[in-house]
Amino acid sequence: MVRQSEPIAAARIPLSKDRVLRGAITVADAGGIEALTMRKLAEELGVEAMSLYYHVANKEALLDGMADAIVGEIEQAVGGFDVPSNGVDWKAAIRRRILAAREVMLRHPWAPGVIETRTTVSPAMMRYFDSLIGVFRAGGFSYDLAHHALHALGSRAIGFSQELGEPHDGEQADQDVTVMLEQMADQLPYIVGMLQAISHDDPDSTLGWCDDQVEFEFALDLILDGLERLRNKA
Amino acid sequence: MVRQSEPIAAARIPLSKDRVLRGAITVADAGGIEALTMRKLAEELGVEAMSLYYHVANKEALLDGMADAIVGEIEQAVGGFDVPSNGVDWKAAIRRRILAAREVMLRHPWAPGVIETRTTVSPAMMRYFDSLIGVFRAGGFSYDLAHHALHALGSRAIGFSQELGEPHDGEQADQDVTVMLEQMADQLPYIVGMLQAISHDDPDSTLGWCDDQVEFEFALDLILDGLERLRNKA
DNA sequence: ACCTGAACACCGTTCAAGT
DNA sequence: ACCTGAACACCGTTCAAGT
Repeated sequence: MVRQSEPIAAARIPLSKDRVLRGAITVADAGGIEALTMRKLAEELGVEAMSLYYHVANKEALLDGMADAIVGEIEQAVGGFDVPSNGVDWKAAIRRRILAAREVMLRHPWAPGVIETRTTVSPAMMRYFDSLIGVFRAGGFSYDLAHHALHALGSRAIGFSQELGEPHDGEQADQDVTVMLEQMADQLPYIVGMLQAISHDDPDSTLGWCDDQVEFEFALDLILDGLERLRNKA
Repeated sequence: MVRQSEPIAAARIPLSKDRVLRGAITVADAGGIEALTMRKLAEELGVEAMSLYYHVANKEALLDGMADAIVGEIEQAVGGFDVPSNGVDWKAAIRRRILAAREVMLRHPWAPGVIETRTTVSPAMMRYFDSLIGVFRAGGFSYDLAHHALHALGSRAIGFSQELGEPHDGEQADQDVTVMLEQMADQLPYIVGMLQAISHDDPDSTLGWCDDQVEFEFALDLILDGLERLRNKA
């Protein structure tokens, strides 16, 4: 009989906080955040549920770590949070960071919800905000205006905007929506009118009337342009 | 012995979907959303947990109903979602709705989280959006620009903006923060600089550097002004 | 029609115990 | 130092049964 040195590929790798966090992100990516239970995560890692508590204080701390790791992905994507020198194109630099952040969020759809519910700002998030403020400063913003800017951007600063009726998920057929809209026409005339006006422009579908990338950039530029105007006025 | 017609005040009032929803909102207002369990809600209503399922399909449906009720509160606060006639001051009308919505959200701090996680747009939310679009239209917006406007407002349209490091909750003492900031000064120079610059203006505290009402209105007006500019250009 | 008791499957977490 | 088994308190929910 062979010594059977590798029963399952990486099953012998000892647990670590890093491995726990990576596993948790994998589980959440695959099955959504509601699929992330301590027991399922343990199974994913080939370990007993209670072993996790040796590396992570509790589930809340696990979520904290996941949020930090996701912001770390942004940091990696933009090649570090270094602040450019004075006189840089601040708008382009901010835009690049935020659009990179958005791409990371699109890869991890559960992340916005987790980030939003954190009660403490993670270290990576601190570095991210610091770099945003730094860019604003290099672009000639006062600290006061930079502060306003962060509030105005809100969660858009880290790449997501909470859309309100979003998760249609394509479950419902276009035709159902069309029928429903006709029934509502008298109660909700403006919504119906808007959907009709927009679906004419985009004859492809009634449901896909929101190109999220376009809308995200529209709102982002609206805010950045407004900030620029305030910056120049001061 | 008396007939004991009223053992406990309203204990004999039969359950109803409305009473269940009101009870749920009461529980969430008092103890936060994590205090809202089917068992606790039943207790609040003087009933057995399983009775709730006669009036509400499941907990998700309960949350749907709560979200709808909260938007109903906005509707009540602004005196109905009627759309004003043409040529109205659209900016003031939008502002009024959104600031009223914000007040409702401040009364129910759990509501944003619940509203955000709904997968379907509730009837009251439909009416609210319809009224917003109606106001934009009456103010001379194209359907296309009104659509962009809703996306740009995001959740701010219903009165909240997801602030990222918000729930400080005043737990941490100001002094702790001051000490912490000194320690971070080399790692996070811009955050530290910003906090110092702002706390100079507002010597009252280091923590209370965000007057949320001011910041909310700043961002709201930034967006509304941007929209106005686009409207006038078209 | 409306409410309930008992039970099920599943959570997060503690704690004493193993190696 | 790292991992585990058994147990606890607590979930949402089903289902058959009561009035």
